[in-house]
Amino acid sequence: MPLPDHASAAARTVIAAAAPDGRPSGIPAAPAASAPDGRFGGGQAPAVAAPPPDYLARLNSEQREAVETVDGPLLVLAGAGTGKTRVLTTRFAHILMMRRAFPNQVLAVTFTNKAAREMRERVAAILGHPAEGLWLGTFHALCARMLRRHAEYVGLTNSFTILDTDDQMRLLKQVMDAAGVDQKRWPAQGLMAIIQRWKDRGLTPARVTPQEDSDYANNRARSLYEAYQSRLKDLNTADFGDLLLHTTEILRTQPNVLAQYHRAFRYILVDEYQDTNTVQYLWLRLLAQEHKNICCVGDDDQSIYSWRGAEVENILRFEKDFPGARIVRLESNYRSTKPILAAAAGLIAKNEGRLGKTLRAGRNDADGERVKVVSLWDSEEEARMVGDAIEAAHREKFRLSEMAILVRAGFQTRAFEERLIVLGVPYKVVGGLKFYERAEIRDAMAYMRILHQPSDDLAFERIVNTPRRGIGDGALQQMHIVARDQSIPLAVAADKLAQTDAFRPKPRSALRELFEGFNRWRATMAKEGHVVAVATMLDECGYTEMWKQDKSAEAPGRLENLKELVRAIGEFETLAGFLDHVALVTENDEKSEADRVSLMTLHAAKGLEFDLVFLPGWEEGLFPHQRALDEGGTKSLEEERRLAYVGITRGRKRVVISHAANRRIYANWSAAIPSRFLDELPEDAVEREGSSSMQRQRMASAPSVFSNGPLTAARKPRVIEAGAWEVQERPARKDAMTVGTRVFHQKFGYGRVTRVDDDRLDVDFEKTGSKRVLDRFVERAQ
DNA sequence: ACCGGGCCTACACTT
DNA sequence: TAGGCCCGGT
Repeated sequence: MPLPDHASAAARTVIAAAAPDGRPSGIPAAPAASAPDGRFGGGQAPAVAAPPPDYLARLNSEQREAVETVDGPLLVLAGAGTGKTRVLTTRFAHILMMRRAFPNQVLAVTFTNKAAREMRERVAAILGHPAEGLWLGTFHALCARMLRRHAEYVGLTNSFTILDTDDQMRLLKQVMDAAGVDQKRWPAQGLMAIIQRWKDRGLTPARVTPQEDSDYANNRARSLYEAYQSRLKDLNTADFGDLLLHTTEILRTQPNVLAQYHRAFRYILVDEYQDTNTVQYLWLRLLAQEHKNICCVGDDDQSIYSWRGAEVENILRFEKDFPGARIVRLESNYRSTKPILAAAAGLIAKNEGRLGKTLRAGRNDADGERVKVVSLWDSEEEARMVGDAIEAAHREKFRLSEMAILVRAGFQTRAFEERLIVLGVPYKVVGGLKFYERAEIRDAMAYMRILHQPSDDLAFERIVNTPRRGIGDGALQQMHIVARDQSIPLAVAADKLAQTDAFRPKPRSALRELFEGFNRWRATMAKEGHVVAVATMLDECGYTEMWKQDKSAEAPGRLENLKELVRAIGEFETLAGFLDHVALVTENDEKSEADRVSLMTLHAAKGLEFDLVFLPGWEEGLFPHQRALDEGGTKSLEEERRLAYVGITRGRKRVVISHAANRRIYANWSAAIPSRFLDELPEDAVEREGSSSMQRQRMASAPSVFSNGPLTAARKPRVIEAGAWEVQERPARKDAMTVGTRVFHQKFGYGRVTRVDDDRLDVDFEKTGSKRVLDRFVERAQ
């Protein structure tokens, strides 16, 4: 389903006019009211005759306006939980029901595969039958599909492969090596970021002006970018950014191709418009400029991808680019209780430069619990609190699958995982370690890529000595030299060298065997299909044997994964289709019915909703993230705040926010100041409390031996000054600390104050160095 | 060719 | 703490 290429005959006929593969051209005529039936209703009575269809009756007036304004540019500003997806899918179905277009004449773009799948299902539900041949997918998937048909315009063939992040980095490092760049001084990651930003803005190397060249590696970023692109072309590959960059470049420079798509797409629908970057925006504008039937749905308050090049300004530009555009605001929230909405609204109100939307509670039963803000001693206690609250809620009424822990950064999930394992609570980490990123899967994929395209040098390099064939750096270098001199793929060079006496006997015969194998497996693929071919290949090349011999604990699991991989291939008609799928799909998209608690980042949570949401780690430096504080001033701080807004608005019934006073970073503990966002929540929407151990500590005046088992207690003295945990009303300070005051902190010991900023102190601790702490957590030392 | 020890850096977010 | 990378020994 995910992929395009073999999607449907209907889709093909639209586009194939000048397709390199020589498929017949043909643009279907616009369906008239008397269009042949069977197309839409499967022979049933024409839906157009029945006013008002019940799918419209279920909408409120704002939503209905957004659905029924079919022609001309339309911008839908949709707050969180206001039925954005419903509007989009209903609109899609409405266009089809009104017979304004065939299914394949609507272009619908989403950011995630999950959103695409959901839209596809819901459109089918309204239509009453599956919609075939849709141009519905992520920007990247749609671009890949388009690029396959016009690849020759950018120097690729239609069998180009899509590189993953790992391969991108390896290739870039090779390019940098060749250019003699010192990668100690100029890390490849930095250059990759620069290149990606250029691609986000639709800049091919030729379009990067010398003034825009970054000072990276003495103004060499641009020329390195050029070399990198040229290597990609040599290898007949495209990286992620290229999918959009190349496609947009073709639309920009090939009027005949653009005209084809103008004829093909009468209506364009865009989801999550606030997250589009410049190149995506250009792509959309080019495709929409003919009919101008473009509908963009977005929420400036949920724009959280500026680091990926997203431009909220695209929303503001919409009216300029499409004069006379209608704007519809969706403001009735049907998802969350009043206190949750109030908390979210109060927080986001601190941002400036918003388009201005207010969320209204759309439900009658929307009264509910206040948002809970819990203060805890350290991150371990925070994990315990969340675990206990999950168990309690489960006993109460909530299903595990209706609970989620949403964190700022990926590594934070670990503490909660460990806790949930102890408690025996089933959970899943969404977007955590990805199946397709595991070593054994990537190895197997590399074998498949070579099977599909022998010129895939990166894949060949990966597996040439896996399993061990006695090929080391020396042999590899010889191959590279031959390949470069004769301008042939690495695998071909290796094949040639294996016919000579260039290598020692062992690697020579191993290589010969490998190439004979590839020939044989290709024949198998032609005769018996790609599933058999891959299974045979993995066995005969010695790869599965390698893991069978491996005595490590993970080996059996890896073999299981390989079986699963072969099974997954079977779901695709061709190996090429599968390879595209893997390149474009992420684990995030996977759905599972099991009753499990979800753990994920706030970014991954966008678009999802849960009855009960935990938002831990609201501490300065973590959330808002330190890098946001360091670099971008108010702009990136506001993005952090939007992220907080996204988090709160995920919850339907209950939201629990927490922060810990001490957190382990790398090896050691450091003090953490509660996030400023906590102070920004409106008081009447929240309920603040310390944990129970906090209460105990407040009363205790001596170290508690029993607080948490002997070891923990010994390591972490748990006594703190009375009142220290009252986050809500700050107790008056007995005696203000001044620079030079010698202080004692329960966790960091003795130190001297070096700076005072209201209630925040910089203290140079004798044992752990300089830290910033709240004055409530230290006491004056004698 | 391959293994293992020591050093360094990193823990943003993702199609 | 942990994973990646460089280097030296076998």
